[in-house]
Amino acid sequence: MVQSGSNIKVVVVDDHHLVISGLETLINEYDDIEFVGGFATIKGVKDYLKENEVDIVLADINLQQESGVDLCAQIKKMDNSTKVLAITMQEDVCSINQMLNAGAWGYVLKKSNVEVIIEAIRTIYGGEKYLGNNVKDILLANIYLESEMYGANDKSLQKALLTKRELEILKLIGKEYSNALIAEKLFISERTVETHRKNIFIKTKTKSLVGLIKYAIDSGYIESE
Amino acid sequence: MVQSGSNIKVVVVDDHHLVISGLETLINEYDDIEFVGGFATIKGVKDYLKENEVDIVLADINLQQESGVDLCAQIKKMDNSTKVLAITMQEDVCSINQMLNAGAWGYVLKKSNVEVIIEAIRTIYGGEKYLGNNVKDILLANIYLESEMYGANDKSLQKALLTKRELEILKLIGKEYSNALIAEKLFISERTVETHRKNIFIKTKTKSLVGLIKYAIDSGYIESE
DNA sequence: TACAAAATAGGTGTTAGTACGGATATTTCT
DNA sequence: AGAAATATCCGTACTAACACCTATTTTGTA
Repeated sequence: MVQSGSNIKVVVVDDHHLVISGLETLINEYDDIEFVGGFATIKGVKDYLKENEVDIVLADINLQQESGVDLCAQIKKMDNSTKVLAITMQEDVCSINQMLNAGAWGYVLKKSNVEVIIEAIRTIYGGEKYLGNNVKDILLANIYLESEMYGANDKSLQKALLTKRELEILKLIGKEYSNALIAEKLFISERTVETHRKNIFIKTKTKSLVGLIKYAIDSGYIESE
Repeated sequence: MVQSGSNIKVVVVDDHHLVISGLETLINEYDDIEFVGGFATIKGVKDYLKENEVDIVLADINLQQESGVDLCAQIKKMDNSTKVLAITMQEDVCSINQMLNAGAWGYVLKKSNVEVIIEAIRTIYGGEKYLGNNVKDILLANIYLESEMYGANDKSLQKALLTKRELEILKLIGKEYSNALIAEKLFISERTVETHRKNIFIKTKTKSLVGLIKYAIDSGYIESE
């Protein structure tokens, strides 16, 4: 039943043991896919990838302290053929874009059926990108897909919503810094902070601090504790 | 291998199919425990409970729109012997207290090992309460356990952190209402809103709006979109 | 009933952030 | 080189929120 070399080798990265265990048993029910490891940290999976051949990395966006987006980018750098399939609870456009921009080959939601995940693994292994139906809906609903995301036209999603500086400031806002403190810390005028802040509000289409924080947490820009 | 009547019947309530499927396969590996159903909504599981005998309900706190706390309370009302084991990602004292106050018999974190969950199921089935080690730590770290939570002395955890009114206001804050709007909506003076707001800050030990929002999202008081 | 907790409300002054409406360097891309 | 995006800075008036303070009414329950 378990072929030696021809099946798809999958590792899972998630900070919840339960999800790892669950995916292990679920995945191993399919003859062509093999669960070869589960990890809770980026370091863990990276060390494993250095020594072993893996086809697909099933990765959660929200790891404990770390970000699946980073993981994705780092795996891409390692220049083996390993592909990342993002699998998360996040349903917002931003998270999806972040992951896809970081080089993920697919994106499915945790509330999807197992079959969707299996289909995604097989599709990606075959060299095609994969978005779960609900994920496609989310993207379409937000008019983010200008032409088509398939066809490897990565450009369409390239532009980050926030600039580096804005992100920096958003993170400090998320750490409960006041404008004055941010200005002090970044050696810029409070006026500048205000301008950035204003632009962040405009770009994120939020209009209150509360909305912004919720948005930022959803998007993985800041940690909710 | 599958005994007919003597094993522990378990249903799972979680808005992620993946978690349900995972738990199903994991649970069924143990001879004395039997997975008999998975649901994503309170209604779903309640309907099932009306017609079937279930020993343990494994319930997530954060269901899609609904709250596991409500589920817990409602199941308790149904006055059968079904017991709820809360299983969530939430690590904060508040969530734990809320669930225990609502009548949950145990609380384990999703990042626990499967063995912990199995142990919890068996313990609760045996009529004892169960808290995972990490959960105990969290409670202890926050000095909430005055005497002992075991021994069914529910009183020690009775007092909710926030009053009904405070919660109401916190939720409105989370909906981006200003103090003035909250006052208008609740037909009270803006002063009163300010007072409540101040008390919320004190009780939650937060000191900025950002901190409060992060706390509230973590605690499940408000939805992060 | 008496006491505690919760909800209500006001005054007054200070501080942080917002809404304008600009201006000018410096990168970055084409 | 030139256009576009990014980052920087300022003033002024206005508003929301916070920090003190105190105090009454309602509600629940021992």
